[in-house]
Amino acid sequence: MAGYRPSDYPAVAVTVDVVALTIRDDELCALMVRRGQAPHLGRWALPGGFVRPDEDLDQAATRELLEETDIPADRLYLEQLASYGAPQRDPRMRVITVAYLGLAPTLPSPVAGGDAAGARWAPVRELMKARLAFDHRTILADGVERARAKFEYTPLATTLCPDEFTVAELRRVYEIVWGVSLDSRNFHRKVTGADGFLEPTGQTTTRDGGRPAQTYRAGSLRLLNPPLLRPNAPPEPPPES
Amino acid sequence: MAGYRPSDYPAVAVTVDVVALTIRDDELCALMVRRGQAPHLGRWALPGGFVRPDEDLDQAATRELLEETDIPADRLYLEQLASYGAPQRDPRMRVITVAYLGLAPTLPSPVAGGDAAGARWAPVRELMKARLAFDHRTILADGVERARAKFEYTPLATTLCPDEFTVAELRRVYEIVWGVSLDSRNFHRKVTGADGFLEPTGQTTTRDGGRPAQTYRAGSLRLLNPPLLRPNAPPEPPPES
DNA sequence: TGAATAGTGTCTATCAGACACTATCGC
DNA sequence: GCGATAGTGTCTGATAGACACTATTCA
Repeated sequence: MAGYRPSDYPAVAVTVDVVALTIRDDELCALMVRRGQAPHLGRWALPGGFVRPDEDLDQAATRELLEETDIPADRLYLEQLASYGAPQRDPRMRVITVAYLGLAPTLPSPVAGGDAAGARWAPVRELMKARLAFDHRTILADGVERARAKFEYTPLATTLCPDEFTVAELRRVYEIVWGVSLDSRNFHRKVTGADGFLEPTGQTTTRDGGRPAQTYRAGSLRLLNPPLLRPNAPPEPPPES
Repeated sequence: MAGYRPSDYPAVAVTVDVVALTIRDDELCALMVRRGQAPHLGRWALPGGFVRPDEDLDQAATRELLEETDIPADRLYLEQLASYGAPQRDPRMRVITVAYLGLAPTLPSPVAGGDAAGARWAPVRELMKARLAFDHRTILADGVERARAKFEYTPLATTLCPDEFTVAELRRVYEIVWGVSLDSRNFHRKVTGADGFLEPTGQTTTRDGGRPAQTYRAGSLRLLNPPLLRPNAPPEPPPES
């Protein structure tokens, strides 16, 4: 390692970008902002920006996300995804971005007015066919795959549910994120049988129609053992490059 | 995103650091270099350095590693681990590092003379009790945990074996990395039964003593399904922050 | 009553782990 | 033969998936 004068190291900028996922209208959606300047003027991009001198990477990701949404911080799950640093990924200069994965429950509140030209929750299915700014399509795909994989062996799916939810609502989250249909009876037995996954509220609801269903909150379990595997899909190479 | 003049973004340096693991003398070892200057003068650190203007992050990690070792590039496995960017992790200036995990077979060749004050393969067990430079103890721990987790559902353990190896040698790799002992008979049935995991060479060897054992090369399988789970250990939250 | 959803019981194929047993080498 | 390691066979308990069946609501 060299010294600490600016001339000793290459000029580079570091940003964070966030793949923020939620479920709206039975679709997996990502938060996107419309670029108000070149390059990629008018294209959709992941929310993000420069890391400030005094903040940690996690703090920067949280800040950038809250600048664009009304998500209450205590219902937001954030984890680092990966870093992207191809030399020409930003034509202006060398920019290395640290990407984050965010998961949040559906909220009635629309996107608040950030400083971007526009922001919206867009269906991932459409985004994957669209032209996004920079390498954000790759980052988005990596984020979605990470979420899919983590749903197998963690209770993270509950972060996409409201505070209190039924087993059917939780199952719907899995079905939408994985793009499969699951046997409701086996799913029920599995999730209610995993100690610490769900914490009963003692209440019931009929909002799904039919017989009243018990409602639950997310429990304290962090790791699902045994896991809840995707049908017809092998596990994935989780975290990597 | 702002413009592209240096004054528009915070001054920051980006480095790569590599957690390079191998097995030597029945111990899991990591490649470490001794720091030849302040800060942390004389402490052991992960091999790493600045990302150059024209190279990708993966290229930078590969280059830094090959500067310190004789590992043939075609027997080296590298994947991105995570990025670390706490504001004060380097007292000289803001440095964000992208960490990589590297796996390589045991080689007779010692460490070649790089530009560091010294380099060696050090047992992970000892390193985890020692004081390392910067936040390298955390990075090392994350790298080791990543390797342990990936051994469950990928055939990556073969990257720590020589080109041709026996089932017993492969099992020894698992036992050392996981720190457990495995039933040799069940292990044998499992790995030889997974299509594409091992490719028989047709040769046998008696180097382990006893009845001659068949030798194998790594097959083309990328994902182990079903996985080979660690005994008494839950799966892990693989890649994250 | 019928339609809809919640939740339980049960059967079967598969698999992990334990471990008896056989095979083939060096000495 | 003896000791060592390679490799196979078999049993048992746990689990995933399929699906019959019962429970409780609303219209």
